[in-house]
Amino acid sequence: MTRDRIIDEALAIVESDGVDQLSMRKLAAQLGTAPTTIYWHVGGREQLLDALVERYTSRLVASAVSGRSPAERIVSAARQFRDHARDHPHLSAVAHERGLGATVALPLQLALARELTAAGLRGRRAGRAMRTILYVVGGFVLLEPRLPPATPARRPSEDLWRDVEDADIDLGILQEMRAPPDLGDVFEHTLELLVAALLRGARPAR
Amino acid sequence: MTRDRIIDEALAIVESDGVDQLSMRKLAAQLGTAPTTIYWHVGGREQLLDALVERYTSRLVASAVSGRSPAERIVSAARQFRDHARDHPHLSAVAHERGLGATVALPLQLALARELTAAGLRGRRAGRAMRTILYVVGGFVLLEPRLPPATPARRPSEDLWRDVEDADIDLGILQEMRAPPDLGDVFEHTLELLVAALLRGARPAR
DNA sequence: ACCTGAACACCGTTCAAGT
DNA sequence: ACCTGAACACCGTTCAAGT
Repeated sequence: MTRDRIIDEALAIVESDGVDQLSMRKLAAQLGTAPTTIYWHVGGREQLLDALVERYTSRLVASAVSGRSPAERIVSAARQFRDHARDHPHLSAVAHERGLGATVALPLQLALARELTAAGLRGRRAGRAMRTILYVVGGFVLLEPRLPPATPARRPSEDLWRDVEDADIDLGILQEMRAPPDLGDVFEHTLELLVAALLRGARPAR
Repeated sequence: MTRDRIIDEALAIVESDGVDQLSMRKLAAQLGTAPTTIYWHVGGREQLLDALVERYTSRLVASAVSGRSPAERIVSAARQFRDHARDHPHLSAVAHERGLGATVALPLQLALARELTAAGLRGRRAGRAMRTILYVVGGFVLLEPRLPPATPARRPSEDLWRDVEDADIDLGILQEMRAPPDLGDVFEHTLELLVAALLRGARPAR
């Protein structure tokens, strides 16, 4: 038995079935060994989860940013956070829980920072833009897997809104809230609006 | 023993110590009864959590929106989501996990919808604005308790950024990312920007 | 150095038995 | 109708004992 084998096996379980399905005893059984062996090689459950995230992080690479205009490239960099979280929802969740979210996200953050710089933002304004985009995107990425259809709600928002009668609320809002959301559309729309506002007046560095 | 006493006690535990600290056996001991009594009165753990959220929701009331301009009032309505989540982080988390987030949030959502309508937004545009604000705020509210200082990260973002050397990244971004974030400031700044963009050209209803 | 079984202190849940 | 204890099938973790 080796530390590597244990971590690989655990990583596979978490990636496919989520962290709830990972137990020291089940993992040991699956590896054909005693639970205590895991303790010797990697330590307790928390250390195992940390090791998982570390291995996963080391495999990560930011893919290339696309788009011609600065705004397009910034949105493209931001989209990578979402794409990544959608591809590895369970591991993203574990990384966050273990306080390692920043470690996982760093390569993507650097790519975004470069695009903001290339767009001509400087100083305090650039810093603010970075934080703003980061938190909007980070929040969206946390929100998405908790929304239907990823997680079916027992009291879906649409149903609750169907019972709403309020003359002070516009019909367009009622219609929107009574239909299932198009998350991709909201993501793109929000980012475009935000990036446009953040870039207003900035001149791309040559 | 009554159903009400059980739920109240469980609610108190979750509210103060979080859902991880709620166990059927500990709760029973605290109530001076056998675990099985809880099963008779409210059912298993999941049903107990649902009952918790239901009771909590029934106590909720949206407080009044403040501000003179439409934009100020919209931001004020949005801010209530954050204030509420900060006041009851554990219960918000449980509501989300149990797919009851929409139920809890509905009163606040209605207040926001009314302000958007009062600001003069109509139809498809009003619907989109609603979703946009809702998801930005909802995401922020999920993100905030996972960020330092609420949850101390083992590899804080600030530390990771201290080691970054990259001529293609503006110094303002590096400085911002190396300092602890002012979450309240980011929240306000993001919302003001977003609401301004969403309201552009809209005329308040009479 | 590496692996084991036994044991401890917990869980949630079921069910037959009591009153 | 309401409550109980015993039992089942799980957990994570420790530790003395083996090789």
